[in-house]
Amino acid sequence: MEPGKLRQRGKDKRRRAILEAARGLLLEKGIDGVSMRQIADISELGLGTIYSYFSGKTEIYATLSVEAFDLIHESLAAAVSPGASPQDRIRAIGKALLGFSVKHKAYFDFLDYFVSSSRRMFPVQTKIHIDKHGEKMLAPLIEAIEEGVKIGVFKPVDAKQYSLIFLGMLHGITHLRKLQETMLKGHRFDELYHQAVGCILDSLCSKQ
Amino acid sequence: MEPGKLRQRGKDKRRRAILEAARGLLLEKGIDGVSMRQIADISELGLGTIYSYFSGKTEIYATLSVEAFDLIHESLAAAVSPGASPQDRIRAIGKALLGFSVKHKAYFDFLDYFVSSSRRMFPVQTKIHIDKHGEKMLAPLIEAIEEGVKIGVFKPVDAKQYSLIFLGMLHGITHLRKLQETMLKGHRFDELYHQAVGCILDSLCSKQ
Amino acid sequence: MEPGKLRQRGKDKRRRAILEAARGLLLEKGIDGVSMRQIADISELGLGTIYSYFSGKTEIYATLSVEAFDLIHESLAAAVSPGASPQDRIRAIGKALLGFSVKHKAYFDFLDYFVSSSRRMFPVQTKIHIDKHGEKMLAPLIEAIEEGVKIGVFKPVDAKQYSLIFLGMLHGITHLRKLQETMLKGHRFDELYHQAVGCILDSLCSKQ
Amino acid sequence: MEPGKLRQRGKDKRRRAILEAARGLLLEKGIDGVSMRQIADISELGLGTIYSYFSGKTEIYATLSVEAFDLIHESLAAAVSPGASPQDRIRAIGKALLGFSVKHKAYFDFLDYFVSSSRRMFPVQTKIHIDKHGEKMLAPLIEAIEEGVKIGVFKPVDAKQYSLIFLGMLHGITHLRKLQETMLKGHRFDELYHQAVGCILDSLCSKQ
DNA sequence: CATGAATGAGGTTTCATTCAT
DNA sequence: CATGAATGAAACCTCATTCAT
Repeated sequence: MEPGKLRQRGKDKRRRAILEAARGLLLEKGIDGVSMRQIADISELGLGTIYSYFSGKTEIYATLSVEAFDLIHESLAAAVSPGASPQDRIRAIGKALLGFSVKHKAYFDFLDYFVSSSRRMFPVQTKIHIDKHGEKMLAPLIEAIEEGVKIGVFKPVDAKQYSLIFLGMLHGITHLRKLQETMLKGHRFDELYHQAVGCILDSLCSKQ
Repeated sequence: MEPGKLRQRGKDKRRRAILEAARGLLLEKGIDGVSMRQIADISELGLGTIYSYFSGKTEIYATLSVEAFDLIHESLAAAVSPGASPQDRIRAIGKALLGFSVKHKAYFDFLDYFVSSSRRMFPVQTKIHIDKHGEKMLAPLIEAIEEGVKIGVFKPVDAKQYSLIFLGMLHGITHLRKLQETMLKGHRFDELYHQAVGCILDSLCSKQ
Repeated sequence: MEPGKLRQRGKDKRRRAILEAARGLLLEKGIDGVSMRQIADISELGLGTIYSYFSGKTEIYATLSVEAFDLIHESLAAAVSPGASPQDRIRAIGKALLGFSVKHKAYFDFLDYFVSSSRRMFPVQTKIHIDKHGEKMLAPLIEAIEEGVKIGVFKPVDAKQYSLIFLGMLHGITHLRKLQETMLKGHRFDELYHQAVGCILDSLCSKQ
Repeated sequence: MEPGKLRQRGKDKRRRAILEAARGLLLEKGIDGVSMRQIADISELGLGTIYSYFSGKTEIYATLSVEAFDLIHESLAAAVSPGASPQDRIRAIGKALLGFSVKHKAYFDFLDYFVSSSRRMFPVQTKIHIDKHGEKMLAPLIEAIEEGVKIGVFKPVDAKQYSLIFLGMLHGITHLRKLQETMLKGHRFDELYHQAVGCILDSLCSKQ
C-alpha cells in the first residue's frame, strides 16, 4: 500500500474518532455536555486538530445528522427481503427501526434533538442538505406500501403519507422510552412498539 | 382585602411573569437563547429577584414542564363531550392536541426537548414529579378507549397501551412539522394529522 | 453623601482602573500584550466585570483614544497664557506637547498605533467620533497662528494647514524618540524637538 | 550555469515570494491579518517551508523592515541630481518620499508600526541591525544640507539634526493622511506635504 | 424583599510552531 | 528539502449564580 493511502486511512480514522467522541458525549451527557474540549480529549486529539477536520461544532453536528439518516436508511433497506409480503416487509422495517433505536441509541437521541432545533442550529442550506438524507429513509417504506396497494392487500392510500405517519409514530413511541421508569412503568416497551406497527397494518388492511 | 393578600397577589404576578418570559424566550430563540439576564429583562424584574422565586434555571424549566403537561391535560379533558361516542371523543382529543400544538407551540417544543433530556437535566425526584403530571394527560384517552371497549365498538385492547401509542404517534407526527419545508413538502400537515387519528381508529375498530 | 453617589464613585473608580490597566499594558507590553485577562488581573477585577463596563476590547480602545485626545487638548489649552505673543504661545504649545509625550508616554504610543490602524479597528461611526476629539486639539494652535497673522508678525498662511504641519512634525519627531539608542545617538532629543518648533517659527516669520 | 546556481535561484525566488506575500497581507489586512498560514497560501509554498527560509514570523518582519529602509534610501538617493542646488535637492527628496509613501503604502504603514514597537518585537541585536539601515536613509539629506551650509545658501545648522527634523516631519505628515476623511477634510494632502517641505527650506534659508 | 454588580469557570476558535513523512 | 497535519496555549466572550446594598 502506498504511503498516501496509509495517511488517508489515518485521516479517516481520526475523522471517525471525532464523530464518535461527539456522538458519545451527546448520548452520555446531553447536548450541553458536548464541548470541543471534551471531543478533543475523548478522541485523543489536540483541540486544534478538531478544527482541521471540521470547521466547527456546527459542521460536526451536521455530519452526524447526515450519518444518522444514512445509517437508518441502510438498516431499513437491509431489513426488507425482496420476496416478502408487504405486511412482512413493514413489520421487518418496524423491527429494524426498533433494533436501530436500541443499538444506536445515541443517534436516535441526537436526531430527536436536531430535528427539533435544526432550523436554529444550521444554516438553511445545510438544513436542506441534511433533510435530503432524511427523506431517503422513507423509500423502503413507500415501496412496501405501494406494492401492498397494487396487489390489493392494502386499501388504496397515499403511500408517502402513510410512511410519514408510520415513521412519525415509531419515532414518537421511541421518544416514550424515556419515560420507562414513570409513565411506562408496567408496560414492556417492545410490546408497545409492535402493537404500534400492528396498528398501522390494521389500518392499511381495514376494508372501508 | 388585607395587605398580606395584596402582597401575595404581587408575588404571584411576578412568578407568572418569570415563567412567561422564560417560555417566550424558549419559543423565540430556542434553548440556547434563554439566559437568566433575558428572563429578568423581559419579566421586568431584577436579576437577583428571579432567584427569590426560583432556586435556579433548572427549577424554572421543571415548573414549565409541569405547567405544560397540566395545560395539555386541561385541553384534552375539555375537548371530550360527555355524551359523545368513543370514536368522536378520540377524534376530539386528537383535534385538541393538534390545536394545542399550534397555539402553544412553545410548550410543545419545550416538552420535546425536556422529555428527551430530562434525566440529565433534572434530579430524579423532580423528574418523577414532572412525569406524574405527564401521566395525567392520558386519562381522557384511557377513559374513551375503555368506554369503547366496554360498549363493543372497539376490539378489546389494553387501553393504556393504546393511549400511549396514540399520544406517541401524534407527538411524532407533530415533530415532523419541523420538516414542512423539506420532507413534508407537498403534504398538508393537518391532513397527515387527521389521517393518523383515523389510523388509530381503524385499528381500534378492526375486527380482530 | 447618599448611597447612590457612593456606588457611583465606586463604579467610576473601577472604570478608571480598567482604563489605566489597559493603558499601562499597552505601554509596557505593546499592543499584543494587552489581553482582557491581563486587564482584569491588573485592575484587580473579575474578567466578567470588565465586560459590564465595556462592551469589549474595541470599546476600551475607543475610550482611551478619546481620552488621550482630550487630555492633549487640555494640556495645550492650559499652556497658552492669554496675554503672550503668538510666538511664545506656539513655543508654549510645543513645550506642552513635549511634556505630555514624556509624562503620558503611554497615551502617545497608543495614539500612534490607533491613528494608524483605526480604520480597521473601529466601526466607522466610532472612528468619526474619535476623530472629532482629535480635531479639537488643533484649536489652540490655530488661534495662535491666526492671531500672529492678524497682527502681522507671521506671514499670511492658512492657519489650520500650518497647525497640521506643526502637529504632524512634532508627532513625527516624537516618533523618533524610539530610536534614541540608535539613530539618535549623540543627539539630545529635547534639543531636536525645540529646534523643530523653531523651524516652524522661522517659516512663519520669514518674509515673503 | 551550474546546477547549484539554479537551485540557488529557486531559493531566492521562494524567499522573495514569502516576503511579498507577507508585505501584501500587511497592506491589505493590517497587522492582525498576517498569519503564517496565509503567507504560505499566497506564496504558494508549504507552511513548513516558510520555516526553512525564516526562523519565524519575527524574522520575516525584521527582514521586511530592513528592506523597507533600503528601498526608501534608494528612492531618496536616486532623487537627487548631482548638479542641482541644495534647495532643489531637498525638494526632490521630499517629493521622492511622498512618492514612496503613495507607491509603497504597505511599507510605510509597516515601518510606522514597527518603529513604534520594535523594541518589544525584536531582540536588541536585531533592532540595532535594522536601525542601521534606517540611518542610511539620512545620508542624501545630510549631504544636501551640508552642501547648502558650505556654499552659504543655508544658515549654519547641524545637518544631521535638521535631517532628522525633516524626516520626522514628513513622516508625521504622512501619518496624518489616515485622517483624510475627518481631520484633513477640505485640505489637499499633497499641498500640506509640499508646504511642510517649504517650511523646512524657509527655516534653512532664514537669516539667523 | 428587590436589586444588579461582581465573579470566574468554561465555551469556541485561531495560530505560530514542530516534526514525521 | 518541502510539506502540512497535529498541537495546545491563549485569545475573546457569555452567563448562572452570589451577595452587599
